Amino acid sequence: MDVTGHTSSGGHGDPPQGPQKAASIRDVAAAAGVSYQTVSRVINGHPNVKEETRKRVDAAIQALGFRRNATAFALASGVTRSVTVITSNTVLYGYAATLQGLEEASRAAGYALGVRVVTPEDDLDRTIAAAADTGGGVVVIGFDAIGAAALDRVPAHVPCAALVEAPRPGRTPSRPAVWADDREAARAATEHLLSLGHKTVHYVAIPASTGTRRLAGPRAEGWRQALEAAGVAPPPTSGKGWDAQAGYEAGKKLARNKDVTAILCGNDDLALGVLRALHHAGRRVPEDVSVIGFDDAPHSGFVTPSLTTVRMDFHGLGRAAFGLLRAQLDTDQQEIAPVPAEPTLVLRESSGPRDA
Amino acid sequence: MDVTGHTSSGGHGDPPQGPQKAASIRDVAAAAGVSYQTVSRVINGHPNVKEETRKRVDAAIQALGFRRNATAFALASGVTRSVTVITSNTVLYGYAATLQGLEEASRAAGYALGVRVVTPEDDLDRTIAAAADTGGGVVVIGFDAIGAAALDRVPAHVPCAALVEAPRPGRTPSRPAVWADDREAARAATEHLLSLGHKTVHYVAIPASTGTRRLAGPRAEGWRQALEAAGVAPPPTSGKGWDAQAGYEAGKKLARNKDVTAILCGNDDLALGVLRALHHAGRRVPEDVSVIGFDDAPHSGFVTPSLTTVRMDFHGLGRAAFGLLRAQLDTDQQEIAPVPAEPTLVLRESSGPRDA
DNA sequence: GCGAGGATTGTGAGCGGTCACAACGTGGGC
DNA sequence: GCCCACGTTGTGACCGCTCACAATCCTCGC
Repeated sequence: MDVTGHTSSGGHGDPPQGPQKAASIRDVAAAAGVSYQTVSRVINGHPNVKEETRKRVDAAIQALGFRRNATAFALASGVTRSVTVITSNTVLYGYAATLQGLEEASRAAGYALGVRVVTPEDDLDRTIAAAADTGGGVVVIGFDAIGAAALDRVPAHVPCAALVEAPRPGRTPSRPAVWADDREAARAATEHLLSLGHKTVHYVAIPASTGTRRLAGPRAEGWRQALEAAGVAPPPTSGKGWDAQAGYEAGKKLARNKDVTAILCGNDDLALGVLRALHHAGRRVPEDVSVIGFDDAPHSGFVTPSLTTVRMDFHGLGRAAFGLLRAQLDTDQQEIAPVPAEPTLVLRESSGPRDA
Repeated sequence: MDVTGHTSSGGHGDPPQGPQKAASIRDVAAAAGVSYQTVSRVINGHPNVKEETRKRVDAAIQALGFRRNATAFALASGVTRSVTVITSNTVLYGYAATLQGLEEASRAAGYALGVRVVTPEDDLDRTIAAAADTGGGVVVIGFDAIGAAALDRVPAHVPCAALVEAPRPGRTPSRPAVWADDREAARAATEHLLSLGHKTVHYVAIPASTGTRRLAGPRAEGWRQALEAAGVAPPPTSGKGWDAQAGYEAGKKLARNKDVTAILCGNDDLALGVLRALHHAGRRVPEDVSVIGFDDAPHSGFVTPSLTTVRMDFHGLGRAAFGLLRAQLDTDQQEIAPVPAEPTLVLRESSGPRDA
């Protein structure tokens, strides 16, 4: 197959007329026979402008195709209507969906949205500074360790809101933040499995945002609590990654253990990997083993067996985070940030009673 | 399950010291006992500054925590080092992966990345204007009709590069653009199925970027060409959407037709839906029907049956598109844009010989 | 020992807007 | 008929930085 990527520089040489420098308010003012300040008043909808003058200016604006220079506006007014999202990932479903919510909310509010990915190799402070240099606000997606670390380093004077895995234990978040009750959701999912007759539930973990605390995040915590409440000693967790491959590795080991009849996974990708490993090992789902995922990725209802999972309102979380940021930027316009929907357990084929 | 979303306004009242207006070059100049112009020279690495002076200025910069105001720099210099991506979607795998490539490339080059989603409801011109107002360049993801329409409306004076489904038939692209040879890839995939003994291949389409031309994009075209080359009359196509649900609908109908033994899908999500429909209809894959997807989404190798698909280098496409834009913005720095990898057919379990 | 020329530094102007204030009319109230 | 308030418009300064140019300092060669 000889199928190569292509590029085309396209177009012809420069068209005869030059780059045509954009018109400024002074150009408009000259064309309309008024002062630049009057033009400024018109484009800002200032009330005290004579109707006839306004019309003349508007006509000149149309004629010259004037658009207010956003950079100059920002410099002179100090207002920047922009948000930069700092995140370690943009493709994983949870992140992508959150980003989408943020984008929608910011677009609706007339804010420009920037995205800046942080990697472990990057200098966190440089990255944050670059984001803050735009002059607008910053939203940090702190679902993982990198994001959480970034959040901690945002200078106090930078307007900032965060999405976190869970509020830091013990202390109130240093920044306005939104989160979903992952712990409770994990507990509910685990209880559901126990109620189906499973003696225990194994957990395949996503990397936690806090390296320290029990080496686990709220999802693991909820799982553990549900087991303990049922008088079951939590078995060791597995999983080291976010993707299906990591789930597959973990699943391979779990598949060998005949005591494993129920597996909760930190996200749907992991669950898919686990499903695959169980399949390879000849263990049927849900007859032999039940599997529950987390997040409800768009395709999770279409794989076979379809995946029982916890639906998360990442979208709403993103919108809420934007609202929190906007409240800082736009102190007067106190719009209430929408409250995200609660996580819900979506029952599908991958879970069922023990010994069905 | 009472699991609600939470927000926290966090933090305490304003700390005693005021917002601490950021230091300007004049502040630094005063602290270092030089003129503001000298500070400007230092931060821009101008050669003709005495070593001792430079040190003094650097020290003042450190002491005051000075960071050059990006807005003022942009206004005064006219240089903006920023890209805004215009796209109709950020979550679907192809888009998300492209976006990721764009982000990486722009970050590596020190450009800020903005994202702006266009919807059918939006006024295209307003959206484009908003993107162009940032002063930087624009990259349009023209994989679909909305994106393609947006591309057509980008004013000539705005630096712009595009990702397209395929170059517009007949005319050279009006803008520098990158694309993959989807047509050839679809042809190869179709030929593969025919070589496995299938009498014909059915196609479940993604929405095309051009409403007009034969109502199909390059993927459909390649499929059709392969069939025609083999002397087979292309059966009617189906599919109206991008997601698994659309694939499921299309698959339900195809499943009823016993002549259907091979199905090519416009993307992996559709393929997943088709797989699901076949499963519900009791038709085995690949024994009864072969299915091939497109894009190679991360999870496609982990579903059961794992999906034969065409791997696309969206990542490389994104990087290449950025390179094309940068060449316009940074006329001197003529770095060669990386060439994306060619699409490759990835053979997995969902395809096999007829009557296996 | 002095002038040329390069290195180093400072000054003025301007990017394209905004803000604060002054300068015009006008009309109404006395 | 006069004064003041108000509606309307214009002027100056400034946001924080860059550019172009002028001014100063040094060093070298003759």
